[in-house]
Amino acid sequence: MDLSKLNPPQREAVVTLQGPLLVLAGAGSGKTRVITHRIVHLLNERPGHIMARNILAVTFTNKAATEMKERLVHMAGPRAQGVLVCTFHAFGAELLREDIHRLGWPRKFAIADMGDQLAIIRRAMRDHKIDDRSFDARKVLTLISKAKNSGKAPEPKPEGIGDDYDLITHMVYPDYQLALKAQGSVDFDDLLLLPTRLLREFPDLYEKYTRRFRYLLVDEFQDTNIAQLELLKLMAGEQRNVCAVGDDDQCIYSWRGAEVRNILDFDRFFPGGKEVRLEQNYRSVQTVLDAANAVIAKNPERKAKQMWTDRKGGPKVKVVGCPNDEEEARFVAHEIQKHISLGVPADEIAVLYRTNGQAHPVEEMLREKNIAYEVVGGSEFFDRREVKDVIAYFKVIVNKLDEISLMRIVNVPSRGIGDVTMERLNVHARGEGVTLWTVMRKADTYEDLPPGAGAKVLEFVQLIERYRDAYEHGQLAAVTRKLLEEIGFREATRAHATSATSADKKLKSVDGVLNSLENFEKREGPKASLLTYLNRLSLDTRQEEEEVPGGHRRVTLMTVHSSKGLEYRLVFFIGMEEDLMPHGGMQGEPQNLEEERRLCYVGITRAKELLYLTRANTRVKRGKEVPRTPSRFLEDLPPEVVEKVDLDAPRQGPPTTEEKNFFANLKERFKKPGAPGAGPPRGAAG
DNA sequence: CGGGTCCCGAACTCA
DNA sequence: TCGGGACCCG
Repeated sequence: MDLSKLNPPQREAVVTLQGPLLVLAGAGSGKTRVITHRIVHLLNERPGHIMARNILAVTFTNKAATEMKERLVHMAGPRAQGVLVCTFHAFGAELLREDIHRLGWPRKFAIADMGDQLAIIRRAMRDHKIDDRSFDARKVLTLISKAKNSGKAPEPKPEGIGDDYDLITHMVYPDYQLALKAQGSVDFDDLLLLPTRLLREFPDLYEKYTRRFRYLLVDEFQDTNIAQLELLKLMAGEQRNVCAVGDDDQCIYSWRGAEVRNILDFDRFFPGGKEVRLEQNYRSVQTVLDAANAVIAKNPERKAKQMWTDRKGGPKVKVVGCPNDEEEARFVAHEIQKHISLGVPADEIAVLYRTNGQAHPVEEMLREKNIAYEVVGGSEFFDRREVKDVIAYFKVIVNKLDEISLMRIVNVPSRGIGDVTMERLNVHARGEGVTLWTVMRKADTYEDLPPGAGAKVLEFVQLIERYRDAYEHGQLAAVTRKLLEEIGFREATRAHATSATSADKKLKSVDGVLNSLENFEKREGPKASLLTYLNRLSLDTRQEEEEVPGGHRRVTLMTVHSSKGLEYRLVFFIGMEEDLMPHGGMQGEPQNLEEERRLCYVGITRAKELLYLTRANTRVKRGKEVPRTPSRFLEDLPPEVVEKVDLDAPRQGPPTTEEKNFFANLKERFKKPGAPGAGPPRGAAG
């Protein structure tokens, strides 16, 4: 491998193999290069001594893991297949898959998604006579997750401390944890916490895993939480060959428990290690980097880094003010069209936003102009009712203890098993101290059920058990097709829809599930099972990539969060307004300005050549048009690298030639007849 | 008792 | 804009 292509700090990060190493990798500093080279170097350095299976590389997303693995195999050949590259959560799941039974969970445990979590919390709240409408279960879930991640036991707090939510959380937490275990499930936090427990409590497991994984590498270290750090410290063993790569300026997941201190205090957690700083940015032109540096400079408590580039100059950052969100979208679509026609490949263009909802107007305009695009994330698909229902069938078939899913589908489609029936059966289950499923299997022996209900319940039980068997032996997609056919799922879905178009959409989503099953089977081959499918679903929220005819390149739309680690020649960062960027406080939490600033920094640094920062004067929110004020971050930009474009305000002085061209290109948008708010905006020079 | 309809309230970033 | 809950009817 050729190390001469690396700059000195990069080289140092690659060849420092023993002991703790913190690599502070600024945006665009060739981080991925360093990581992959380092792993290949490990494999080359002491052949026969360091095997691929001794290396664990942890990434932030599954996508990053897949790409890194591909790169490794490309660089080092098939032997790199043995390197384990995955997310912390996937690693935790893998470890639990082997040894969770030591803690009393079934080996075939399920991973509870957010819907499951909320349902359990709501039920626990109701058990405590807490009205789940006056108190938000999501908030409780957030608090429980925080408590779990900071290592707090599910103990009630002493009286008089905290507010209502603290109180509720401490009442609900123990129930929540018990209910999860009772239905053989773990939540996302458990995927980190339970492996830690296993390594702490069972010396043989500590031995087993620390001997196998002797070289650890963690990417995006700034976004790890306390639980992940604890797990990492254990996995590091006595040798502590831990390489952490990250950038404190890009810590954007503190709402999920990410702890900037993990990177700031790395030396405290892994004393005696080395620190390397990568400060040369290979990605962006000077103007973009200047804008980014100016925004992030205002944050206190940073590891002082001075990012620089030798790509001097570059086009100015365009700060565009628009009358409203629709015009903003129109502008973005128009500019995209222009740049594509000038030869910029569509997949080198990205539209970034703070919240998923901002994508809609842009999508509409792009569709109108026939510009191919893809929306990343926005787990929309698996949030759809029909999809959730089908998934719930899978969950029950795999795990009859999953009462949340069971209750969800027992009467979907309607089969005459109503609330009263299930309530009575629940009472029996509790009275006899057995599971709901056990009671349902002998539903015909209870006399207090509505007439005919017992027989219907039995029929349902037999249906599920029959399909449990069918899935063991048949193809996932084929069996599912048969199941949906037998229960009349499509007909019921169609009947349930309010219009023909919505029925179409719903049926398409059902097809989507079948497609995703088929793809899964293709990928996994014979080891594909319903259980592995469900697990992959919870760990990897990526949507199935749609087949694009002719492999056309597409513009990418995504949140700033999803854009972490990616780069594009052309970036539109939209909605640069107060309350959006920086975003207002979430779920009663105070606004975290420092994090919003980092988020802004991440967004800006995605751009390689040209950056647009757009904002609107009014925006439709909850069906109402509300006035907006420009983001304070815009004021931090150095004037000399910025070109202001106001499509909404009278301009001062004569337009520059560049502006004239700019507006000439915009003329087309006023030709559109009947467009709401059409007509030249005040003072537009066109 | 079960199923359909209507109305009201909330919506943020993700493994 | 959508989903959940209350309410009413068969």
